[in-house]
Amino acid sequence: MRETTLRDVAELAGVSPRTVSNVVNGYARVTDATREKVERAIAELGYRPNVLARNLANGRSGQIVVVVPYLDTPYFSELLQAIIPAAREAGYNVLVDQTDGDRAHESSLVGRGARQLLFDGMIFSPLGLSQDDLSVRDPALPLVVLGERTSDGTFDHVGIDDVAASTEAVAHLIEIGRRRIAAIGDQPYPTGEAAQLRTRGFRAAHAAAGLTVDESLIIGTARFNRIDGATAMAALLDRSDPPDAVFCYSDLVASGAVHTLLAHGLRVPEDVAIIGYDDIEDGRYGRPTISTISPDKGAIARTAVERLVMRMGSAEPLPGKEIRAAHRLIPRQSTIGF
Amino acid sequence: MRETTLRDVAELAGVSPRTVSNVVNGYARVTDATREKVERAIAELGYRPNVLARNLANGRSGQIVVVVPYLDTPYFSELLQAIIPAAREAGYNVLVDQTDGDRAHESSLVGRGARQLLFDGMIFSPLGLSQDDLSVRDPALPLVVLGERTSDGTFDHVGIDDVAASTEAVAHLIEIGRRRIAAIGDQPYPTGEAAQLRTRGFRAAHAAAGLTVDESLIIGTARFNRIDGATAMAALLDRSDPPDAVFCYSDLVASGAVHTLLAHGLRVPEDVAIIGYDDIEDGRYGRPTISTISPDKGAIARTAVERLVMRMGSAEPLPGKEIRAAHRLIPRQSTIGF
DNA sequence: ATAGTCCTTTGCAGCGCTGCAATCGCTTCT
DNA sequence: AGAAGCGATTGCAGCGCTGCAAAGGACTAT
Repeated sequence: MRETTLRDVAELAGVSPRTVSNVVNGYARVTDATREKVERAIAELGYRPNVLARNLANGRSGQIVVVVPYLDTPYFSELLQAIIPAAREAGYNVLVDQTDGDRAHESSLVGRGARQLLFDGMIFSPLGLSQDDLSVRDPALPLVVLGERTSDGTFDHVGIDDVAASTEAVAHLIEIGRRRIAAIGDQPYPTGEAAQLRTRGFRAAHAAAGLTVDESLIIGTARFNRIDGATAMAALLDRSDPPDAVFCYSDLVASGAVHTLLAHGLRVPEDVAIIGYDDIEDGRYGRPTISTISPDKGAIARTAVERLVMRMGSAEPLPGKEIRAAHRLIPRQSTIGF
Repeated sequence: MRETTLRDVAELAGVSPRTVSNVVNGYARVTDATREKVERAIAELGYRPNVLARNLANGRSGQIVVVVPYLDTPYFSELLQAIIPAAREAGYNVLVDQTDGDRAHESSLVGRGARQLLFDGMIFSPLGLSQDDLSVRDPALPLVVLGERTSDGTFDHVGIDDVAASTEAVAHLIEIGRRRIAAIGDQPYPTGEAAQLRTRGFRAAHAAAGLTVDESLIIGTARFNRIDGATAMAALLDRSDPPDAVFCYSDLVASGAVHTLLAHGLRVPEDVAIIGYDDIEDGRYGRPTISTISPDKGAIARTAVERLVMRMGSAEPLPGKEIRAAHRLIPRQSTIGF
């Protein structure tokens, strides 16, 4: 049995298909009488527009895609959770893609011709892609990038001020009296820009307090996972002069670090204070609860969607814009105790 | 500037558009010479098929939608993480929707005419929808349901054997010598079927061990969150005769319960043993690590996609099938200590 | 040489909708 | 009364592709 179409409705209502279309799309200049007739017919037939056909006709898909490296990373799933309703409100469906941080996969998504009309725009949280990679992209694809890359002028970028946030995090550790502060999560290579900004904040806070950085306390990790945090912390504890505080580049890393500390019989924060980054829900319920930098995820999501909608709606490519969302330091048990 | 179309390629290659289409779709009976000509033209023009048009023409969208109640719940994000690659492998894009467990929202998704050709099928993890609600649905929508509902014969259902799994969990608590065992998460109302199956297992394990259930130790919660677990545990501790073990209906609940216990200065598992459900990544890294029932998420995802693809590919509606994925008990620190 | 067979290629029509511009009917103005 | 104006409605064409069935061409069998 065929689905009911615009034409069926038109026949039943005794008007032209075009008028039905007008009613469905809320076109203003339709008399109430006509509108009512059509609406009755729609109700009677249970008509629902075929989105595919509509999209083909008007050249838009009504979908945006959100691309994240990992879906099961709480930070990204929380962000996605905020993006979906914002997009829906703007009349867009959300496709989701995860890249595992794979450079080739990420490249193919933003590359020339990638678009295929499946989506009208993209919110992209790159991981494997360096700043340079990002610049080689389909200029016709409306793009909003999240995270730490900076805009090259052809797309919008929404993120928090990572250097400032990291500086605050480390300043907080200094403020509570810690002097041997480690950092877990550095990534001193092209795709590690996110990490490098945090390292920069780490140094800035030291400098501001007149402290010198012990370079050997800056530990690199391949990713920002619990296991990375746990492993790095174990390495730090193996040293003769372990730190009395650690700035972790994500809450997951922090959680892993705490795990290792407790397993070694050390107390948090008495022996080692820990601060994380992202403010994921976990950090609020573990024991100890984890001090963190909290980016305003709601604002990031709303802003990203809003900017993307703007870009998609504009005939001319808009100049790229750098947008800073708010963040704040949330001290919890892992630095200030109970 | 217009995108290049099939017709453009056809002109350049000196063949008909239909032949180009045949090449693009890998139709077998195209001579190598022709194929090569066409492929050269495609490469030269950078042609990419317009998915929208293709879908309109053949009546399929090539997309499936995965509907979950909450995206930031680790169980669901981990599941989604497994579903996406499985779907991609089968040639489908994944749309994601979250319902917040809202009954009306869930209803509208499976209701008559919901389909709209935006997606060819749905993998649905209902929460607000009762078994009966589920039966009032668009029969034309290929549907695979995850979780605890049972199939009414018009859709497939993939889940683990919750009663058996719950029985094992509680049996484990009994085995390590606990006798006053509480349950956190019961939901004795129509949409709480998931919870009720676990409660049934709770009772079954008691019966099998010849123990009687203290009904007052079965605590209801509105959701399966950390905060629910924390609150319920606090209520249990307020009693004159607190339990010595708790079966939590999710790992998040377990995590909340552990949080409360530690905050009260109690030891886990010495004073109170805790077992959860879902095997989310968190449970493997907290302190203590949380014993749990681990559903085989990979198998669930693969099976769900496989069944859905089968349903979507069939002209006749297939009879619904009940599919049980494997699960296993994973004892960790929260029951067996260090 | 003609008919029959088989495989490649093609033309037609249409998926269901909307952009565009024209049309229609009515009111208002001169 | 006729022209002009205006808003409601309509028809046409086409978005880019594929299903279908038929046409065309080469080859084999008689």
